[in-house]
Amino acid sequence: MATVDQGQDAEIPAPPWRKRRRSTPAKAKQPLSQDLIVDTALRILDAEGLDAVSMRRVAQELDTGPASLYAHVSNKEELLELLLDRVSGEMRLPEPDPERWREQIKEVAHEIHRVLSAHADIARVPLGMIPTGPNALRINERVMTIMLAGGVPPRIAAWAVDRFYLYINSDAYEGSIHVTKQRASGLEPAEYIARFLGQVREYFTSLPADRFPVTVRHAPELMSGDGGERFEFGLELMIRGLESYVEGSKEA
Amino acid sequence: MATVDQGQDAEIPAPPWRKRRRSTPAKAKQPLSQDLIVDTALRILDAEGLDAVSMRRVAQELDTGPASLYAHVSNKEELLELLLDRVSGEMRLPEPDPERWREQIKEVAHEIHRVLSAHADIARVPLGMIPTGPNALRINERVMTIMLAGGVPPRIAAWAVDRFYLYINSDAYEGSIHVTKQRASGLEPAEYIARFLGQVREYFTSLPADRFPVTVRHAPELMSGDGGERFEFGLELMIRGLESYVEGSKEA
DNA sequence: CGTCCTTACGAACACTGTTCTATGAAGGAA
DNA sequence: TTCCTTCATAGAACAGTGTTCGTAAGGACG
Repeated sequence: MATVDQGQDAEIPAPPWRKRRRSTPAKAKQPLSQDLIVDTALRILDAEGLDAVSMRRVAQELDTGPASLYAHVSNKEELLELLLDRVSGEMRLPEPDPERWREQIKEVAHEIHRVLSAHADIARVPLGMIPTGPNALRINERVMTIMLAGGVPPRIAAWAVDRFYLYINSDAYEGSIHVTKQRASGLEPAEYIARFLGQVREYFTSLPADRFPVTVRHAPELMSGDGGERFEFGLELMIRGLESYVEGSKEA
Repeated sequence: MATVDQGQDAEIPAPPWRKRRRSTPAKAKQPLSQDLIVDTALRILDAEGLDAVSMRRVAQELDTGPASLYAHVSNKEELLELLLDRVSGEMRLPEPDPERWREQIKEVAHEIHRVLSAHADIARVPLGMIPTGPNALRINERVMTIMLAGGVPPRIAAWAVDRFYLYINSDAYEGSIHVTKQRASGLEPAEYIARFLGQVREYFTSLPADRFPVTVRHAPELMSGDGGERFEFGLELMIRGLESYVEGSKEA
């Protein structure tokens, strides 16, 4: 069972385009419910990564065949949506404080990034769809509130929320790829990135300087900074841009 | 054969970590070369999307078995890298003009976005790896040059290039998903997005207003703007942020 | 008791990337 | 010319994938 805070997701109607299951599990004793399936999928995800989460693997873990799952989950896609929303329940959000809207947006961004990164390559899921689960809604509401409290005009805020998600998700995804490759390589994390950076550096400096003068000269800068620093930088970039839209700002 | 401008990719050493083929095709008369395979893959991509590009499908198109491809391409991943680089050859880049660095960055961003979007869901490929092909290098060099000409400090520029790519690629990917789903639905593009937006709007306004006051009230803003406008907005956000790092700017 | 409805699930379908193995043809050396 | 090596070509197979079909079982209801 999930032991984490799931937010309060009672009474939120499900998106109308999420196809209804063939029926409701009703009062099944304990065997094979939607929650149980999602729990199992989450366990596999954490232990072996998203690619290991297959219908067959989940079924096997529950001592049954893959066909059995389709009574509780209409799709693999739906299973992944549910899985993402379960994970999203771990994201803790600050109470809006108008004075600190910039910091709070960063806090939320880091929190989303942290939780996604904590669950293998789950970040691949939100990139492939628009999350509509209760927890996505909860986060959306909160971030939007923070921005409005900071004086960001409504339409700007609405679009900005969208752009921030895209950025956070894609960065988390990119990060998860490296983790996956590092795992597959069998090397230590430090050894892996050292070797990786070494190869890229060698490649950059080996380029013909007359055709790629800037790349060759600035190879050190191109390779500087780890994932965290770059994520932070992009965030800062977007927030500075957003500030310029606040009413009464320098630009308008 | 590819009829498009491939940039000049002669003499650029291949990345050392790209495993060498079992041997060089040398002077094979005409049957089954790496170029031919990539050409075929590109044709399938454009006609049916990235999911249709399988080793079997490419082989079948060439009247052979999948095993034959592995003499010219060590991997499916490598095939996709080659495919991406072939497509990237279509991207036309402006000559750097220090006065217009902001506009030029936008131009490049739109160009990358345009070309990626023109080839089905190829945008999924660069998200899953760091492009290292000759064309990626060519673009990197140019964008970096434009930024430096605009007075962006080298390390900031280096990181910014990275962040801009991530943004462009992920937005193009998100867009391609909608195109894929629209294709699969069989509906007209206009009809598809109308129906989609209608469902989301209905969902948002059906939410309990006491728990989601901001989402409910600003539903119109949350849904305003098409993909292009939102892409443009995110770009503007990042560029405004980047401006603030230019030496002699308001902030520093 | 019989009927109905829903969950459970083995088997099968049509795929996927990749490897092993055998075959055949071409090129160089003696 | 003959031999031998080298390498592109593929057929077959392996171990997977998501999903559907048809059937069996079990509880609820009339």
